[in-house]
Amino acid sequence: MTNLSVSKLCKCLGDDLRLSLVCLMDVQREICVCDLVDALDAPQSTISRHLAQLRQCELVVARRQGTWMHYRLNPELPEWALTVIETLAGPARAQLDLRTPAPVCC
Amino acid sequence: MTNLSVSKLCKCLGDDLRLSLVCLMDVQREICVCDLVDALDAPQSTISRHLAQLRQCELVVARRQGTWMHYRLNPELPEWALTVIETLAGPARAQLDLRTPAPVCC
DNA sequence: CCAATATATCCGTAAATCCGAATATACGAA
DNA sequence: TTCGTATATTCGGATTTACGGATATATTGG
Repeated sequence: MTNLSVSKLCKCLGDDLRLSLVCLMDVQREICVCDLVDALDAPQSTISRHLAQLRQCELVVARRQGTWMHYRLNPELPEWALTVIETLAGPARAQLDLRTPAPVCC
Repeated sequence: MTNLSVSKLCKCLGDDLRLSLVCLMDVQREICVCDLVDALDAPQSTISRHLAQLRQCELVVARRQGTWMHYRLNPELPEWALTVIETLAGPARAQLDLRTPAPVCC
């Protein structure tokens, strides 16, 4: 169980880019940075910076596989956080016009 | 149905004070500004400014009764927004140490 | 060790956000 | 109209946040 606070979770989700990252991790079980960069077409440093923030809030965890980093939602998220993410993912995908990206690497 | 976006809702809830306001409106059906000021013990201008922001995002609506303004959650919130608020209200009240305030005025 | 690739971090700058005192506005009562 | 109360808005300044190019780090393969 992470010590994630409600307002921290919401702050993380209160930015279109971070919300997109979380949505992509919600559909794909696990996704690597290059695919995220590819899907969101933002500078790599921007993606990486937001990922670091999500990591720091313990919303996501990363796993290294060779040169690649695979991100996924923290499996130890409290129940309420998961419910919120599940509830928002659908509407958010529609609003942000997110398509499930074809995995480029891996 | 408001045209509230997911990230806007989250941004609103991503601040302890606004989150507290929303939680208080979630328990009390309707609550007036003086009770909110009293419950959260923050300067009146600060409370009012945050309420204006919640109003602008159409998360809450206000009703004037004499000199008092009564606030409540917008009854036309989309389903997903209501679900999120319901999900978060419990944990948030615990984390923010919110007590149901005794109505001072009205 | 060296080159290439993937990702993370640094840094200066621009923009957004927050704060609370002061002030303005709205309303009811006298 | 004038006063008092409730609430909203304004304003300048402090703090936070976001950006993206440049650079650093990590890892694999040769």
